[in-house]
Amino acid sequence: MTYRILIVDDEPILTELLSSHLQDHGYTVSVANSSDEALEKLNTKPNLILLDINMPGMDGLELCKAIRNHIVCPILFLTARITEQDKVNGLRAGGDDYITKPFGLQELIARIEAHLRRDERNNRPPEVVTSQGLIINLSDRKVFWNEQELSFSKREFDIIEFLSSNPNQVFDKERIYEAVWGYDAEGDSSVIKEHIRKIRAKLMQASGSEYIETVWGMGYRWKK
Amino acid sequence: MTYRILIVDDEPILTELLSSHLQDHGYTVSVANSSDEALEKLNTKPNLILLDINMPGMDGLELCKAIRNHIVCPILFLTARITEQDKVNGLRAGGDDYITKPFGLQELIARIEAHLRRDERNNRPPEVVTSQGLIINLSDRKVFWNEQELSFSKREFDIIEFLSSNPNQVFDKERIYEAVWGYDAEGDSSVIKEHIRKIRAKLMQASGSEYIETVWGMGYRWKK
DNA sequence: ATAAAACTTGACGGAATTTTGACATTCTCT
DNA sequence: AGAGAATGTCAAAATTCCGTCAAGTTTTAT
Repeated sequence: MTYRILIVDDEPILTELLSSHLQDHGYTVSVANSSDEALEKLNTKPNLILLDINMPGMDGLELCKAIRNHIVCPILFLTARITEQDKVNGLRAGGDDYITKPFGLQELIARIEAHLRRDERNNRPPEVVTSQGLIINLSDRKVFWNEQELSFSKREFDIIEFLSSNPNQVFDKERIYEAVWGYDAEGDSSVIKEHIRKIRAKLMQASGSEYIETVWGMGYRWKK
Repeated sequence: MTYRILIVDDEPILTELLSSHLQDHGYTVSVANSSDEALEKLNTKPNLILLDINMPGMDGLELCKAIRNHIVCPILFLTARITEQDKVNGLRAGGDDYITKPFGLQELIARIEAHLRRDERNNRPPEVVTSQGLIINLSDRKVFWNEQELSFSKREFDIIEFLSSNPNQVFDKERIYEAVWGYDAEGDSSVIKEHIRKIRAKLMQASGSEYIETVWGMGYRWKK
C-alpha cells in the first residue's frame, strides 16, 4: 500500500524539499500552497496531512478544523512556535501531533510512519476469508485450512496477502515484486516464480486445490 | 473507584443543581459554562460528559466532535429538542445518548450509571489473563503464575504489556521499540531480543511454557 | 558512596529464509 | 511440428535473522 500525503505550506521552497524527500520514501505527495488549495486537494483522499500553522489568509488552526469536517486522517502541524498554549490550540483544533521547525527529515519520516501505522491499525478489517475453508488472517498473519494452521515465510505471506486481497485480478511479476519488496527494491522479479511454487505446494498439500492461477504471459491471479 | 463527570451547560442555575446532586451520589464533578471552558476541562479526564446541545458560540454538536478528537468516554446530550433528525445528528457527531429536558434526576442517575458500566466493560480491562494460570495485572504492573508473583523490570513489563494486550498479532522489533521506548526514541531496536530472552527465561522457569513466539523475519507475537 | 540491578551494546554461530542459476517443461505463434 | 519465450522445478549458495553470551554503561537502591 502506498500512502498519500498532502503538504500544506505557503513556502514553495519548503514544500518542494519535503515533497521530493517524501517521494523518495515511497509516498505519493500532493502540495497545496494555500488554504483554499488545501481544501480542494482533499479530494485526493490523503492518508495524512502536514500542515503549516502559519499561513496567510485562513489560519492553520482554522484550516485544521475545516479539514476535520471533511475527512478523518492524521494531521501533523509544522510550526516554529512551540508554547504550551499553541500546542493546546492545535490539539483542540483537531491536530494529532506537532513538529517544530527546524526538524530533521528522519524525525519527520518516523512520525509520519508512526501515525500512519496507528491510523491503519484502527481501521483495518481483521481477516479475509476465501473459498473452501481457507482463512487468511491478515492482522495475525496466519493461514488456516479448516482447523489446521499452515506456515508461511514472510515473503510467502506477503505475496499471499497481496494477491488474495485483490482476488481475480492479474498482476505481472514486476507488479507483485513492487508491492511486496517495495517500489525501490532492486533485484530480479523472477524470484517470484520460486515463491509462488512454494506457496502452491503448501496450499495444495493441505487443501488439495489451486488458489493461484497462472495467466500465461500476464502474471498470476488469486482465484476466488 | 470514584468517577469524574464533566457538565457542560451555559445555564449556571442548572449546572449548579446538577453538580450538587451528582456530588451527593459520589461523583466528582467539573463544570464548564462554555465550549472553550469545556475543552480546557478535558484535562480532568472525565469518565462521562453531560453536554447541553444548545450553547452559544460553538454548537453542542461541534463541541462533541471536538471532544471526540481528544478522549473516549460516554457523551450524553441534554436537550429540549427531540426530533428524530436531532437524534441522528447527535449520534453522528459522536454522542452516546439523549436526555430530554425536563428530566427527572433519578432517570439521569440511572442513565449515567448505565453508561459508566458499559464503558467500563468496553475499555478497562484491569488485568489480562492468559492461558494456564498466568495473570498480568496491568494497573498494578504485577504478574502472577498461580499464587507466585514473578518479578519483571520496567522494560520487561512494558514489553509484556504491549504484546499481551495485542495477542496473536505480530510486531516487528521497530514497532515494539516504538511502542515501549517512544516513537522518537533513538537507539537500536536490537535491544529487544535481549529483553525478550530475559522475559522468556522467567516465564519458562515459572510456568514451563512459551508465551512469546518468534515469527521469523517478522517479529514476535504473544500466544493466546 | 557503594553496591546491586537494569539496560545496552556488539560479536558470534547456527538456523531459516531468500536468492540464484541451470535446466526442464509448457505455451504461443507461425 | 518447431522455435522462442515464459514459466516450473530443483538444489546449492548467499543472505538475513535470531538466540546467546559476555562485557560495558547507566540507573536505582541501600
